[in-house]
Amino acid sequence: MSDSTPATIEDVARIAEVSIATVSRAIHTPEKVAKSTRLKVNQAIAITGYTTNAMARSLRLGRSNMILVVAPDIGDPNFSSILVGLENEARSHGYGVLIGHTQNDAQRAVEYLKFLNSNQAAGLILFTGILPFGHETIAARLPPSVGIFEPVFNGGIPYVGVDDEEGARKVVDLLLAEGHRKIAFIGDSRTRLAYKRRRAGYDAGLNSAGVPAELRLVQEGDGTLESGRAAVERLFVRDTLPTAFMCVNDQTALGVMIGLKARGYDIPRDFSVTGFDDVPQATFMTPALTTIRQPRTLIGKHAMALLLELLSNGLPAEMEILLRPDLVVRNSVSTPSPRWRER
Amino acid sequence: MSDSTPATIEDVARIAEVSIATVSRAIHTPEKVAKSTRLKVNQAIAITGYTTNAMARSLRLGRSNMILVVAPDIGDPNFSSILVGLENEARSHGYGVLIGHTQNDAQRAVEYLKFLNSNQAAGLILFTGILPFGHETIAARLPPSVGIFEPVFNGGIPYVGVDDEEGARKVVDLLLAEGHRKIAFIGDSRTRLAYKRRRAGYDAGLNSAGVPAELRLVQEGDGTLESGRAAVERLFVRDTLPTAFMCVNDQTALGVMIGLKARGYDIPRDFSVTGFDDVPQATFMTPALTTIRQPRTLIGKHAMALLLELLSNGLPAEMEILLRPDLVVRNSVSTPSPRWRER
DNA sequence: TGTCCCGATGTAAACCTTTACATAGCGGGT
DNA sequence: ACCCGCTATGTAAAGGTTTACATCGGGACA
Repeated sequence: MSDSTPATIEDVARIAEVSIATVSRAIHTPEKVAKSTRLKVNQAIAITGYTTNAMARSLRLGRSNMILVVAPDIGDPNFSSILVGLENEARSHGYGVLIGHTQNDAQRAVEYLKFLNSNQAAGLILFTGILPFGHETIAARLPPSVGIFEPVFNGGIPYVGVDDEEGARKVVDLLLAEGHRKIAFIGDSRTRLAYKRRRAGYDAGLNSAGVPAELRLVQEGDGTLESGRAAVERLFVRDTLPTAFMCVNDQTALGVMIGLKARGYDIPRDFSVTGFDDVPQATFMTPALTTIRQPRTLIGKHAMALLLELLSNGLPAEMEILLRPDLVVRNSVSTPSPRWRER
Repeated sequence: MSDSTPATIEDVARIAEVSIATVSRAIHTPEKVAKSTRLKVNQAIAITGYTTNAMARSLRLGRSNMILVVAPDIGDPNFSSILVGLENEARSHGYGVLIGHTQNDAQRAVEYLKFLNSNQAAGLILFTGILPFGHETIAARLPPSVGIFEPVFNGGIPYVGVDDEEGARKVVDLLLAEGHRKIAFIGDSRTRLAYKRRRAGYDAGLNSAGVPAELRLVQEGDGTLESGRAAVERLFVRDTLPTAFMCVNDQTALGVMIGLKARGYDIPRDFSVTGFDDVPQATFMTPALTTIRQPRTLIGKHAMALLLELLSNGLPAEMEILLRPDLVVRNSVSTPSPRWRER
């Protein structure tokens, strides 16, 4: 019973007095074995405590039950909630989740590639448009893959993302409803897909509210706290002040708030500020940041579901799944200060 | 070269004009094969792009190159930084990291047990003293394991933790240096090892400063924000106020700050508050929290190193590795308010 | 020159499954 | 009575590796 070596299918077969083929069938295709035999086998399994050896199985089948999840940085708090969704979905289908992070280092990426080539993972989940494996020739050998947040490899693989445009739209609409007209957009890099989409939501919202183009102040940066602060400085220098700062992400928003506070202003009395992403710290900022919450766990769940489907069907249900994000209203937005009314 | 099916050891052998045994040896025990042969094999490997099939290897060797990391909650931001350390160390030794989270659900734990029994993981990393697998009989079959933060299974397996007592000592010493004498300790459960150790540091510090026992106010709770707030209320009701609140963790500290602010007090002017752990939000609290930083990545690195050693040697270097945490001074501590001087 | 030993290599078994194919038994249709 | 077809089961190969054991060749030593 509690041998030193684990029970094999042969032990089960001997006890159940059948062949190993029958045991295998009783486990994986029960409908193909007579009910009485099935019973004997199940008893034998219970007695021996048999678990099928995953290595042997994977070897025979030519594919493992592991999914490799590669992110630029596992330490990122945004990552972990997505991971929860990924893991739950995988587990409930008998798959395990293997993690890796590239830290934008090509060398590490190659190591993961070896992992894949040695058949250790049946599928791959890739984060944020990174193309971790240098040569495209290598990429051709990639197992079924799904991207998260952004398409990877020229859209050659399906991905699960967020409807950033709709999220941005919700933010602008909130600001407009509060009475703002002169709303600045503080972005990161114009090349990033998220930037484009969020910017599109911003433009669409202002268009449909009839806000003229000359009231739209757009600043770019690199998405860091520092770049948010810098954007504030630039706007003050040019003396073209908005009443609200709509930021491309929460980091930037924090930078903007710090920059504004440094100049002695109160938020939201003097200026309204919004973020995007709802990072864990957003609640703890002063004031608590109004932002867009990413449905992170759901993203993970969908991405994994898509991948598993890819693994069985061979074809993805869709090339793009966009989830709808929610507006989280906290305390960083109010009506425009009368102080700027005359401008 | 870029076949549809990956190259096997046989392909390499054919090209190098040697037997597959020689190829295997050239890879794993190069000193046992003649230099000229080694060269031919290496060339053949380069030509074919061969990677050894991990499944076949694990099957033959009877052990995989995966480490299973089980935590109660992967979504926990504290977890992710540790994961970074774990992953880096594992990867650099050719191991992969498989993750799982139990969510304190026994059913899920059993699923992970299956992973272990089916040989998919050679080792196990366990978080926070959870004993995820119900029956101890099953536990007996566990692969080499290492605990994180607290010993597991009656200390039967080695673990990597933090010298909580020293951390707590650093906090008390800071408070004492600022002039505090009446320092409350807001703990969680008396049964938790972390509580005991942190409490020990608190007592030791006050002892060596000659603070009498009657000035020591100790409250217990469950470590949540709410329990911090409740502790404040209790102290106010009894009207036995300290000048500083030393909390067992950051959550509790936040609760204490909220409770204090709700009564109209200013921190750190009226009361000093300290935490423990340095969660990501600690910087963003108002005021930013003075606390003890856990060397998280380092913990992960050490734990994995210990496990890998266990896997090769069979014996752990030590049963307990305690890392030294650092004091992070922010803005939640100052000298005691003169307001309470007369008490 | 014969013997021994040692280093380098090859042969084949074993690791545990899954599954194509073969076999056996049996009921039913003609 | 014969055959067909169907169901339940068994046999054996294959999947890619590692490694104990066998083999072979050559150098050293007597």
